[in-house]
Amino acid sequence: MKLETLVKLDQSKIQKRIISQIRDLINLKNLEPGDKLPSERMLSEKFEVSRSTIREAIEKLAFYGLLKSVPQSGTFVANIGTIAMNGMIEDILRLEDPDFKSLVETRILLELKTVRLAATRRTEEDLENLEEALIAYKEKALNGLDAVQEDLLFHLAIAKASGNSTMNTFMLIIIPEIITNFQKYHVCDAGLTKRGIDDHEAIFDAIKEQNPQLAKQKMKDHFKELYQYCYSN
Amino acid sequence: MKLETLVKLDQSKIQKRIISQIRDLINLKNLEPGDKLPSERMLSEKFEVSRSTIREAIEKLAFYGLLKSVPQSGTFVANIGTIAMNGMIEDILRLEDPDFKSLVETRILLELKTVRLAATRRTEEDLENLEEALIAYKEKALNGLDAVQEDLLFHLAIAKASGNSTMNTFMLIIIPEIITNFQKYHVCDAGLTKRGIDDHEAIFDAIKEQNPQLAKQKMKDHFKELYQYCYSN
DNA sequence: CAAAATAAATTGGTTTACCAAACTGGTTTA
DNA sequence: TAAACCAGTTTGGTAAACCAATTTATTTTG
Repeated sequence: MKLETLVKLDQSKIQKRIISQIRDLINLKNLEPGDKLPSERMLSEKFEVSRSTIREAIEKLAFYGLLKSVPQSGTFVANIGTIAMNGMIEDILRLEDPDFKSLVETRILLELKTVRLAATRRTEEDLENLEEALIAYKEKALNGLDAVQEDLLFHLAIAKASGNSTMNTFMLIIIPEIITNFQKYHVCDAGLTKRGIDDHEAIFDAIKEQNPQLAKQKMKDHFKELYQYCYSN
Repeated sequence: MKLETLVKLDQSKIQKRIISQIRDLINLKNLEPGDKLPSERMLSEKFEVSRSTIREAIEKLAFYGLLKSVPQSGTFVANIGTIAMNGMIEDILRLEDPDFKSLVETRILLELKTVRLAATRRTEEDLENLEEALIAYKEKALNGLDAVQEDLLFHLAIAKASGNSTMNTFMLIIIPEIITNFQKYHVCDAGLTKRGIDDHEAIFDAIKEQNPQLAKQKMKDHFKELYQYCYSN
């Protein structure tokens, strides 16, 4: 296990090295938005790694919108100037794994917003999905079963009903990490499910009634319960 | 160009098919958290695609925390139950490209939070970085030059100073997309730089004074200016 | 001489082959 | 008997080979 971590660190280090070298190359050659990078083959030769490794680094930078690969044509610098490019690559290289506190903080921020948006924008179809998720949650929780998954899906249904695809995506990214960390720290086992059901129903009702302020308040109460319980353990 | 788009759609469709099939496999075999998936070779044979395609699909699911690949060992189901797994894969398959409105909405939400956090938590080092970014922005803007990059870096410096790694990451994801869309819609050319300088200085001062409420208000004003100007064109 | 046609080279994408680590089962040994 | 060891297999990761589309250079033709 320790070795595996070391291996992954190595991989990560190599990729970071390649990203740094790509950055240096862009600076050295004064490449500007729209300019073409050397081909993957040349880069792999220059940096003495395989094309796969180069491609992975390029894909990462493409994910953050800094590069763009075009088939049979080349990889191009995005419409972002050199200065911003350097700054962002710096940030990407420094990106650390998110800490639990930052995850929770961000989740609360997102959910207090998505629940308001959901209350405002939810369609009838959204409402059906929400109710379905709520019922699934209730059935599990009432029988004393672990309902973490159903809880999670209810919150995701809210994000979907918010009509904001970006926040929906972010929630998808955050939630598994939250789950993992919850389990890692052995917090938040069953025990607050009874209260959880009431919370969820109140949130659902507020969304149904299209009352954003009430929905936000109920969500806030929900988190307060949740994290007070968790942190008190 | 049209062909390229078609090709990419095909790739996307194939990947979605593979992800669906992986989901079906997990359901069929009743794989639970920690269980091992069939090897990439077996999957590539079973689904009649190359290993690369399988790997890409697995990597996507790993990005969302649903799977975890361990070198020389296998790919494992994450600590998320079957129900949540199915729900999340459903969501991932339906994920659309973010629309501009959702990007802006999310950016505002994030920045109003990060600026408050930055005002509360900023270290002296953060303050130096912020000032550096501010000066770079002012120099460019005062000379009538395009200062989009410097503007962007100032906002990223705020995200960094917020001490919330998750929000920092999200800002990194959002900002290039915003830039691209701004340029695509040909909005927000120069013209509000004068006002922009004042806004940035006010935000910086509030962070320096560690006044979260003021910082948030100044950021709000900044966005109001910005998007009024943009949407009025 | 110019323009159209064609062949050669270059590109990112895809498939295949190879590698070292790690797991597996059986054997040996204290 | 059980712990240690060792060969063989399986694994994800990596490098290399191949492909189709594109671009560029050259040739042909009016």
